[in-house]
Amino acid sequence: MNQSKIVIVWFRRDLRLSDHLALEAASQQPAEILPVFCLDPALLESERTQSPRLAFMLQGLASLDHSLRQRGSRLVILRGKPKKVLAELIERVGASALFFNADYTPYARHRDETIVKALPIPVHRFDDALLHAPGEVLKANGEPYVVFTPFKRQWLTLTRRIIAEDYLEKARFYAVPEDIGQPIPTLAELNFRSASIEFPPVGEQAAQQRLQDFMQQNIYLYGESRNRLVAEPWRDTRSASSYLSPYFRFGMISPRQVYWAARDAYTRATQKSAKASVEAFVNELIWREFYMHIMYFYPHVTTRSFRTEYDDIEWADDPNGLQAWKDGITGYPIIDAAMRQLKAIGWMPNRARMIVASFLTKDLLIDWREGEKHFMQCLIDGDPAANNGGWQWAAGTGTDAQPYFRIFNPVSQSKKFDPEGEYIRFWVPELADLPLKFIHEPWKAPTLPKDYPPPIVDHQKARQRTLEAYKAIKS
DNA sequence: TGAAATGTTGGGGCG
DNA sequence: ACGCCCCAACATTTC
Repeated sequence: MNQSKIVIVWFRRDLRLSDHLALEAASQQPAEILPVFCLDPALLESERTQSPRLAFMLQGLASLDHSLRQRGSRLVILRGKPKKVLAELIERVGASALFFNADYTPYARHRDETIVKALPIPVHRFDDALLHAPGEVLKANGEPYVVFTPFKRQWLTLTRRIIAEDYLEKARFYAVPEDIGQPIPTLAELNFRSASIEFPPVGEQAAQQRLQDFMQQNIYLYGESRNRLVAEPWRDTRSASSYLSPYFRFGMISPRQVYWAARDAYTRATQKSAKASVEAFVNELIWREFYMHIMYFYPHVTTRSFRTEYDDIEWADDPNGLQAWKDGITGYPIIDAAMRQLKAIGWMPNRARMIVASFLTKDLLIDWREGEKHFMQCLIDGDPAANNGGWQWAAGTGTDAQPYFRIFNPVSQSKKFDPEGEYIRFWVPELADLPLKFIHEPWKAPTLPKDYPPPIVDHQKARQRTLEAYKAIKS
């Protein structure tokens, strides 16, 4: 048993030190802080966890560990079921309390409830992942919102500030003995193939840098530029997207900090369009919170449609179509460019996500859950709630969803959001030399470029088929 | 954060 | 000069 009192801070989706509620609370204790991360075999074995996001996370752990070492401690890695390995650690070091930030997904809630009950020491849980936690944004009758706009209106009436930075100076971190925990494993040690993915810089510092860069200038263009299809998001100085989502996913940056940085940017803005751009960005932050609330209050969305009547849709059984979509060989350049970008860098601009989701569900009439799963496997920012919300929106089965008859035309979307064909040429090199006139619909060219397939579906026919399939539900 | 089908309007060509 | 038609441009409805 150790003489000095020890409290454990359990890091999960909050791989940072700044503006971290659990860490701040732990630092008020007359005790030393032992930072821990658990590699839960259940998550490693999930078919939704694949190497790209896992690799991003492992680098994030290394980065957090590095910061902790500068403070005389280190990140203890435990492998096994959290309940078991945490109990062992508590016993081993004689810890007096456990601190962590809440995770609102159904799996995490169940896991955390069990742990709180089982552990012999006090557990302190904090609402850190959102500005306003589930339950804090409710209708007058006490029910959760299921429509975005009124949710947003209510959300904006609430305030949640950044916490003062000085807790980090007061915090005393435990100098962890060498024989506690394990080293951060490699992908191979976790039985994953290495991800041949080109990452943005990982970690809290990188996230701060990204935020600063974005708030400097590009946020003021966001209103127009966010729809632009950007081929290389972290190299592109025109930076149509904030490209903060991977950092959000692992809490390498706090949502409060991003929100208040945007508010400052709003204050500095003079032009109307600049202010509107900031508002558009803040909207995206609120969508993130909205979907987490939805999954919290309506956990059935993880397996079924939010509007359960849509569970009866007769989806097509089309493994070849699904594979062509995943591989980016559908014959629709905009679809193929986006899907190849996803595979290559684990990320897509939001507009591209909407276009390919509409194509899978409405043109191929394939179950949105197939797309949801594939996105979770590929995206470095893959978040269960946001991803599910986005897919159900696209499929028209969700809360606040677009009507079922709203079907994107992949060619007109392509012309509208990639007018010069820049994005297509970058990700579909077979088409690089095709004149602009044919870049969005190469089947109209005198000869189809070598190695590029004809379209796997006729959009007009597919559209009719989908309208009928959805109409069958309504009657 | 749709797209297609259908309706309406108005300018211009033409007998 | 007039009426008629065509059709682009825009508006509205429908899916």
